[in-house]
Amino acid sequence: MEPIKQRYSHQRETILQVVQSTLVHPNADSVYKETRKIIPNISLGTVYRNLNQLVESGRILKLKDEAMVRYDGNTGQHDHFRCSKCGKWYDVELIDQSIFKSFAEKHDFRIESFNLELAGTCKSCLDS
Amino acid sequence: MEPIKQRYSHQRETILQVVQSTLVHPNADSVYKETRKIIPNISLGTVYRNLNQLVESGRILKLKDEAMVRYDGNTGQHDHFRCSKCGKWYDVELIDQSIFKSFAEKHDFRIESFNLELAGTCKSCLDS
DNA sequence: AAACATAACAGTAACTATTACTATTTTCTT
DNA sequence: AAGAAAATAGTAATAGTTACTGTTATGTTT
Repeated sequence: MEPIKQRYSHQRETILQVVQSTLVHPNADSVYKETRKIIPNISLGTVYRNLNQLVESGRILKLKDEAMVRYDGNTGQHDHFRCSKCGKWYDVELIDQSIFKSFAEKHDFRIESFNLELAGTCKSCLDS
Repeated sequence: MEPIKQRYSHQRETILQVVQSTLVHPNADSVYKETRKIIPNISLGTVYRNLNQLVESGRILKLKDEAMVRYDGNTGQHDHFRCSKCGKWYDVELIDQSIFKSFAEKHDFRIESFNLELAGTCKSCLDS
């Protein structure tokens, strides 16, 4: 079976730009709202489909809120801290991914992804 | 304002028992199905309400699947590995929580919870 | 022990995030 | 320029969860 051909799409590139141009870790709906400022009649289904494709092709990352799925334009190695008071996500550097390698070898698992999420209260919420 | 009084409820205790008596990290719906074997006319809303209360009171833990929320009767320190092939969750000991303490102090955050989830393929799925 | 206040309930409707469907348009190759 | 199929807009459907409503169970106070 051949690899699926991916054609150029103005909508997909716009969505990618929207996700990459912010640090707020938007969810699908706010990507939709933001993209509609550029392509007013874009469909919500198109946004979901393209966000999933962008994740599959490794161009963006998927995070998880309480219930909602969120996206991150930064694909570099980092972890996440979420403030439960203001709801903001912080990118943090906490864990060296290499520790998972020895873990996988020890247990005979193959690790494909990992996700470390801390939650709590951030400095600015603690101060105010 | 007074602390909210929590009354005894047969349903809640049964739900707790169901969650504590398994290692499969059930989701709300399967807790519902299992509890109905004991209380046949229990309502799905009652299951959700009580699962949330049990989480709030620290008696069970909340995990996150791709979309579904899952629950864990084991509140001790451990992390999670999920096999993307068979869907099973494994409890693993990977990270010493004390590393978060120094992180919190350094950044002036207050950490209230953390969640480390690894995903990949487990040994038995790799073998078969 | 009877009366009271309200937490918890069962059953159902509503809501939110996401996916599926369909007819049309766009992209790319020949 | 024509043809194949990837992608689209718009809408309907689905899944997980919460909200609502009238009734029942629990615990407290007379």
